[in-house]
Amino acid sequence: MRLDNMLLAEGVSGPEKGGGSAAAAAAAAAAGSPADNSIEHSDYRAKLSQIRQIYHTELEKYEQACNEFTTHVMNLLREQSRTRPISPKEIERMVSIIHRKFSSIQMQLKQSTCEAVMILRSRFLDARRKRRNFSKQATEILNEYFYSHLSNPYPSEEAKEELAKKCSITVSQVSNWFGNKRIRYKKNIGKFQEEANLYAAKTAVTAAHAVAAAVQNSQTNSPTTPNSGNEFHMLNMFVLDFLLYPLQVDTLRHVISQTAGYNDALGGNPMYSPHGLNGNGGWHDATTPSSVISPTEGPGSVHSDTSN
DNA sequence: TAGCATGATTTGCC
DNA sequence: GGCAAATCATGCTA
Repeated sequence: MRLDNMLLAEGVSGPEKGGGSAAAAAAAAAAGSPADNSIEHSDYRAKLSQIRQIYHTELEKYEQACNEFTTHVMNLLREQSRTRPISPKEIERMVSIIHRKFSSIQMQLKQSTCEAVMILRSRFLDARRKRRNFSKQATEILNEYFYSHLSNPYPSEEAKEELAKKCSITVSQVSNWFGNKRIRYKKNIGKFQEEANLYAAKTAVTAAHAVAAAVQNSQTNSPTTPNSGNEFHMLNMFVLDFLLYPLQVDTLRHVISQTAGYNDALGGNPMYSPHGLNGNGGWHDATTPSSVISPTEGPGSVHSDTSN
């Protein structure tokens, strides 16, 4: 009975309604992939309908064989009735024995069909099997956030949601990504240095553009300022400095807000230094939310998680 | 096709 | 419950 229910639920037995699309949709929903699984979805449906077809063909064969065998036995009994008396009860008993035998065979068929469906389902639901790399754009967004928050790369829930929305992925995927990134970055800082420089430069250019725009804006709005032209030139040079000597955005923000130079305590690569890591290889304090880190802690602590 | 990259899962810790 | 670390499984590329 349970097997029957399951086959019915999976759309294998019972009336055909699109080859078990409801089951496929349920499986897709359980897999946590909202809309990106049309291929897997149709694949699942195709395989399920294949199973369904085999099941029905076999079932038909068994029923046919059962009927043929019953007729055969009945004929034999009829033949025998010429030599000895055979009661209707005896015939009935024989028929029920045959039916019992065939129903146990049918049960085996149902069982193996259920197994096939379970295997198909588990394959379909196994997220690892259908891992897809994130889009280039998504990876860039995540990397930009990571490298611009390198001193404390622990996005808040809000930031995760924001990133998830921007990247068209789930919040848990964002968490996974940051978890993996932190570990892999820490394990091989050297390897990621180039990438870090790249994103630092990129962010610096963006910041520089913003500063330049702001400066230009303020200049246009205050034409009476006597030295404004000279100031504008000075600030533009400042902006140019950023472009030629890109630092990570944490440092940039620090420099912009405090108008002070960045003194890299580790004295490593002039372009970029992993100052977010502490002596134990951790990020200051991994369990401390970024919002509670003191702004006076150092250049790496100037940012806040919600700054993006 | 091997080797690396990467997203997901598991395990143990706090 | 969030995290680090290890590991798995799949995708990608030379």
